Amino acid sequence: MPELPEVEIVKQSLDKKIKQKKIKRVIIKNRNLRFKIPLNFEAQLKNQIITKISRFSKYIILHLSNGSYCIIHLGMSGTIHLIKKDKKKEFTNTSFYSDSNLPKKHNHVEIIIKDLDIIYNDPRRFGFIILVKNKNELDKRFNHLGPEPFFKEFNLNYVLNYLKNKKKDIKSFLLDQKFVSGIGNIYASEILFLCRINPNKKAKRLSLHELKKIIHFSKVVLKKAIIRGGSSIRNFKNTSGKNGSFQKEFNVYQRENLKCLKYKCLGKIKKKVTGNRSTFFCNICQK
DNA sequence: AAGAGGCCCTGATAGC
DNA sequence: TGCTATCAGGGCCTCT
Repeated sequence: MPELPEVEIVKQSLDKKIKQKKIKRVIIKNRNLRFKIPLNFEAQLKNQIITKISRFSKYIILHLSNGSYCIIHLGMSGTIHLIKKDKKKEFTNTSFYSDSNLPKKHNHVEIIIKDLDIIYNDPRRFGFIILVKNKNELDKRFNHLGPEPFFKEFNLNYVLNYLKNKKKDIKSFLLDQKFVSGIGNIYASEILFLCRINPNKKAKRLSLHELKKIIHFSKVVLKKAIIRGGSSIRNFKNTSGKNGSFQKEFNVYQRENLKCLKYKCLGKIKKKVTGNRSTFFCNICQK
């Protein structure tokens, strides 16, 4: 599910609700995620204080009082739910995929703090929760990832050098976390639409002006999505203010055969599938 | 090294 | 209604 903006919203919500709280108990209901949760996981979390919650790319990081870190990735279908123990009432902004009720199936991990249960749910199990001992190991875990669009390192010089001589199309690179981290399949299409660049265009053939636009609109789209509370593209049933609203502002994603929204453009949005992933674009105004 | 493709999984929806 | 096929917001791994 989540790309950088959705993960950021979850992180902000956790920051408000669980910072400086002590972990009383951890219950694992299903150890099978992308990486199997080790048997000593519960003991290593118990009695730790969550001193800080941060995010890098699509990863949420819980900083623990003994200097270790708990890294959470939501994969395609992971959600985090905060349940008030007595009333079993769920807080907002922690769920994009599911409705406001705690799912009955696939609750893998429960982290119990004083007045809350933090529940990790992941039907498809593409996500994971891992512990790393220290900052060094944390950095190592993220070593292969490129800068976020917001970082200074994501500049013209970097982009130009990275993409010169590359044979793949630009959309593949926006999805390539080694090049830039945090962008996923929705925002890649949306960014390229605003750039007026055809997703099939070879990366090395982009002009300096086009590279500048990619840098610019990557920031613009992700920032706006964060302000809108992310995108909630499934389970619209519970719209009690808990879902993000950026999906209402999609220009191309899931708009196949609909009219291009660029002023005076007569194009229709096309969908192209490569490697099992859909790309949406206007084949008239995106050159 | 870079690129293409497969695979990990369940659930919602579309089509018959 | 009940089957089957397709698709889904990600990333890791292998092969060429």
